[in-house]
Amino acid sequence: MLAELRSRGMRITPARRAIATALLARSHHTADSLVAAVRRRHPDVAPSTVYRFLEALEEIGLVRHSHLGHGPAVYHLADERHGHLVCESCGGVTEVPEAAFSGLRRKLRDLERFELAPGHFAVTGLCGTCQS
Amino acid sequence: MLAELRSRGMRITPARRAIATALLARSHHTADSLVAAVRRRHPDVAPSTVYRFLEALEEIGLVRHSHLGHGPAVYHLADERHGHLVCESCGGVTEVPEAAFSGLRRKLRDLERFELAPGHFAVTGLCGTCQS
DNA sequence: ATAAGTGCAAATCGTTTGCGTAGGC
DNA sequence: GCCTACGCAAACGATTTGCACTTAT
Repeated sequence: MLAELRSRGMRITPARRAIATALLARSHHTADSLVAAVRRRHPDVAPSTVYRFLEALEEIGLVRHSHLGHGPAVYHLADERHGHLVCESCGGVTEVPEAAFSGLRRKLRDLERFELAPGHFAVTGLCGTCQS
Repeated sequence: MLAELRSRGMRITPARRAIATALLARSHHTADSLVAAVRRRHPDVAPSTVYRFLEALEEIGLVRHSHLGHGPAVYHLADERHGHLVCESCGGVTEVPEAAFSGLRRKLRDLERFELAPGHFAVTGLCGTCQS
């Protein structure tokens, strides 16, 4: 991922190295959890640096983010292909393999000319635990 | 809807009457569009009043809201049964009949014990216009 | 008369932006 | 040395909250 940056003329800094490491280490990150992870070793990295780098990574197409319900946005690598089930009650997020959505994808494409986001989408509902 | 309030001992005020009217008149409202609608006739209704009343209506179960992508939340009556297709590029929202999701609903119930929100859910993707 | 509902202003939360400086190339 | 990326602080948009006052019941 850093190589990709360099090849585009972008600079490699300690902050960027640390953010990249954190992104590779865990599949779901909020901006906040990234700041926290980075600050363990580089205590004065600013939130704005994280936001700006994430934005750059999204432009390049290496990272995606989703707004899952109420809280902050969630970031993950663009090549992770899965859907998100977001519980409206507890806010919990479950990952589901992309394949579970192939039927819906076909239907929406036919019905509405709508293309389900490849490798990344969210549906809302109630998780097993909250159905009581 | 006002009758429902009264039966629960909640009070009917001019602001509430106006908010209720606006909710019945259009199927998708942001808090802002509600404030604007209400202010046409009652110019000094405060946003906080709208937010508080919406919260009360959600507790009762008459109204639901969703966070569709980046912008402000969208409110609608709880008995409107449909899904939302949210375009990641332009932010546009398309309504789809609930039936389009019955296959997915079954699959998620079996696979993950996850219950698709009845009458209200959103999936992200790209709308026809933005696919170019 | 009582307490639910209100308007206003300030606070909060997540995120963005402006600006002067540091440091990768 | 140049120019990108940085840290900081202030600005931002959406929403929430505290408080004194109004008003439906």
